[in-house]
Amino acid sequence: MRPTIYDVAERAGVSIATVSRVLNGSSKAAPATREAVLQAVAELGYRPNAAARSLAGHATDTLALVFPEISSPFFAEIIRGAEIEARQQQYHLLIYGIPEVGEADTLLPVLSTRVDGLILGGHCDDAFVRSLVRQAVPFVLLGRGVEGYAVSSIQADSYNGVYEAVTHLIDHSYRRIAFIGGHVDSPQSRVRFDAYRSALADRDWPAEPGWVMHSDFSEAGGHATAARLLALPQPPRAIFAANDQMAIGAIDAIRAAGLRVPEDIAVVGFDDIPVAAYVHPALTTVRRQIYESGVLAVRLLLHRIADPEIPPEHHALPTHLVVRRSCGCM
Amino acid sequence: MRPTIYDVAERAGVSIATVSRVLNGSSKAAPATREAVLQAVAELGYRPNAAARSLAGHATDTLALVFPEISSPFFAEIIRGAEIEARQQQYHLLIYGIPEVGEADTLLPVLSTRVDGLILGGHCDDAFVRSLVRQAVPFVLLGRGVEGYAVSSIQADSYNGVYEAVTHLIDHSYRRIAFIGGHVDSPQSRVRFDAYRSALADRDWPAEPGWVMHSDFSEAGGHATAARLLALPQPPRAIFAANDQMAIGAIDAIRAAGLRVPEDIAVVGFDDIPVAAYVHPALTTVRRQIYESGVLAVRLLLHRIADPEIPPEHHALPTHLVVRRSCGCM
DNA sequence: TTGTATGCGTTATCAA
DNA sequence: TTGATAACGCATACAA
Repeated sequence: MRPTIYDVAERAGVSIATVSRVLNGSSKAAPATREAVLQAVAELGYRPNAAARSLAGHATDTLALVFPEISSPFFAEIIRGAEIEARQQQYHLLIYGIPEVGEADTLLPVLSTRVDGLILGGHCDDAFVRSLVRQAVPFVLLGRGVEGYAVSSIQADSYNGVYEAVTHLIDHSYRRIAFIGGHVDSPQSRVRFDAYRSALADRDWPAEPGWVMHSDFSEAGGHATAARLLALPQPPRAIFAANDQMAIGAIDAIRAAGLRVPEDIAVVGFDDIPVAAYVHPALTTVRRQIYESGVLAVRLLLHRIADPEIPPEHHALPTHLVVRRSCGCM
Repeated sequence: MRPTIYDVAERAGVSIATVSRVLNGSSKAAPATREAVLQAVAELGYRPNAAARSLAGHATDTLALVFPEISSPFFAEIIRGAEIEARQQQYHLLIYGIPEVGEADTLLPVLSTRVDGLILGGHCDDAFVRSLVRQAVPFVLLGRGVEGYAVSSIQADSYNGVYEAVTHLIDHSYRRIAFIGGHVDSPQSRVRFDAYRSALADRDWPAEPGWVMHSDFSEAGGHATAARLLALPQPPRAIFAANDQMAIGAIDAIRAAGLRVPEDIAVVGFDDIPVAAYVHPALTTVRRQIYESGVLAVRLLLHRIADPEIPPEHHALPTHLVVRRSCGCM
C-alpha cells in the first residue's frame, strides 16, 4: 500500500494539515517542523494521490491536446513542444485524436472532468467552439481562429508566408503558378489561397481558376492533385502546395510523369517539417514555428486557467521563406 | 456548478447508491428505477467526476505512453495506434517524452498515481525496468525487451527483416555493404547488427569493421555518418541504415558528394515510415507494423491490468522488405 | 504556527 | 432491489 498523508504526519509527529501545508507551501511552517515533514516524505517515498488532490483542490493539473491527425509530422512536432512545456510547468498532458469533426462533441463531456483546460488543433466546427465558450471550459485554438468569440488563438502568419513564397516565384519569372490547398473549408487554407491570389494580382501575374486545386494535406493527396495539374492543357510551371507533405507528393508525381524539379516545374511547400531539408530536391518552403506553437499554446492556456478573465490573445507567429533547391532559384 | 450524483439521485427520487449502481451496472436495478435514473442523468447532463471515481474505485482509466522522442515519424505513428485503441476501450492516454534516460526515474513517482499502467518505448536502462517490476506497476515494453523479467514486450522481428534486406543486396551482387546503426547501446540496434553480420557471413560475403558505424536515428545523423563512410579509402557500394530517417539522410549525403543513388551507392532503410514511398529515389526499406504495435501495446497492457497474474507475452511482429528504387533492384 | 473537522464526489459494504 | 453510511486521500476554513 502506498503511504498516505496520514503516514507522513504520524512519522513526522505532526497533523496532516501541517503536512499538506509544507508540501503545498500555502502558509508558513516552522523550519523545524518543515524539515521533519520533508524527511518523513523522503523516508516513506510519499507521493500525493492525484485523484484525492484534485477532488479536494478542484484542479487536475492536466491539459488535453485535441487534434485531428496525431501522427502527421506537423502535429507530432506540436505535441513535442506542448509536452515539454507542460512538463516543465508541472502539468500532465492527455492526448486525443478526432478524425471526425463531430467526435469532438462526444469527447468533451468525458474529458471535461479530467482536465483544467484544452488545446484544440485543426478543424472542428464553430458550433463546438461555441459550446466550449458557453460551458466556460478554458481552451485555446491552435492553427485556427474563430470569429466573434473571446478565445485565444495561435496561428502561423500564413498570409505573409504564402505571399512571400509566391512573390519569390514571380520574381524569378515563373508564370503559370498553381496552388494546391488543403481541405476547402479550412479557414487556414482559405487564408493561404487569398495570399496566393493577392500576390499574383499585385504583380498583374497570370491567374487561372484551373491552376487552383484542393486536396487533403497528405503526400498521396499532393501526388494525385499534382497529376491532375500536369494533365491540364496548360500545365503550371510552378506549384505552391499548402503544406510540405503535399509538396513532397507533388514532386513525386512530377517525376513520375518524367519531368524534373525544378527544371521543368518548381515546387514550394509550407511548414518546413524536419524531412523537408533532406528530400530531393531539397524543399523550398515557408518555415513556421511549429514547436514554438506547441509551447505557446500551453503557456496561453495556463494563463487563461490562472485567470479566466484575461482578454484573449491572438498570436500570429512569423513565417519566412526558406529557399532550397526545389524552386530552382539557387 | 456541475451536477453531482446527489442531484441525479434527487431528481430521480432514489438514493445515490442506486444511481451509482445503474451507471456502473454492478448489480441489478428495477427497470423502472433504472429508467428514472437514466432520464435524470440525461436531463441534467450529468457526468461522473473522474477524480472522485478513481479515488473511491482505485482505477484511473488512464494509460501513459512514455517515449524518448515523441515527434519522430515512428513514434508519432505508434501514438496514433495507441490513442485509437485506448479511446475505443474507454481509456485515456497521457503522454510523456523522456529525452534523457535518467528522467524516467523522476517521472515515475509523479506518474504512478495517475495511471493504471504504462507503455514504455525506446531506450531506458534496465534498472528502471526492474524498479517498475518491483513496484508492481503494470507496464509493457514497446520496441525493446528485457532479459530475466516477466514483462510483456512488443518488438518488430528486426532480425529477419534486416537479414532479408542485406541478403537482398547480396543477391544483387552488391559487395561492400555498410551498416549504419542507431545508438550503440540500444538492444534493437544490436539485433539489427547481428542480422547484418550473419547475413554476410552466411554467404561468405566481404565484411569489414570499417563499414559499420553507429549514429542516432536522425536524418542529420544518417547524413553525417554516410559522409564518413564515403570518405573511406574503400567506400561501400551499398548502405543499410537501421531506420528510414538515417537512410534519407544518407541519400542526401551521397548526392551531396556528387554520387547517385542507387547507381553508385544503394541504400536500404528500416521502418517504412509514411514518407519513405515519396522521397527520391523511393526508399527500399523493411516494413514493420508500427501502427499495429501501438494498438497491440494497449491491448496487452489492458490484459495485464485486468489480470496482473497472466504470464507475459512477447510479440515479434513480422517484417518484410519493400523493394523500391533506392536499392537499384527494380 | 499548528491541529481539528469538514467537504470534495464517488464506490462499496452492509442492512433493511 | 434499495438505502444509509463509511471509506478513498487530500485541502482548507476555523480554532486554538
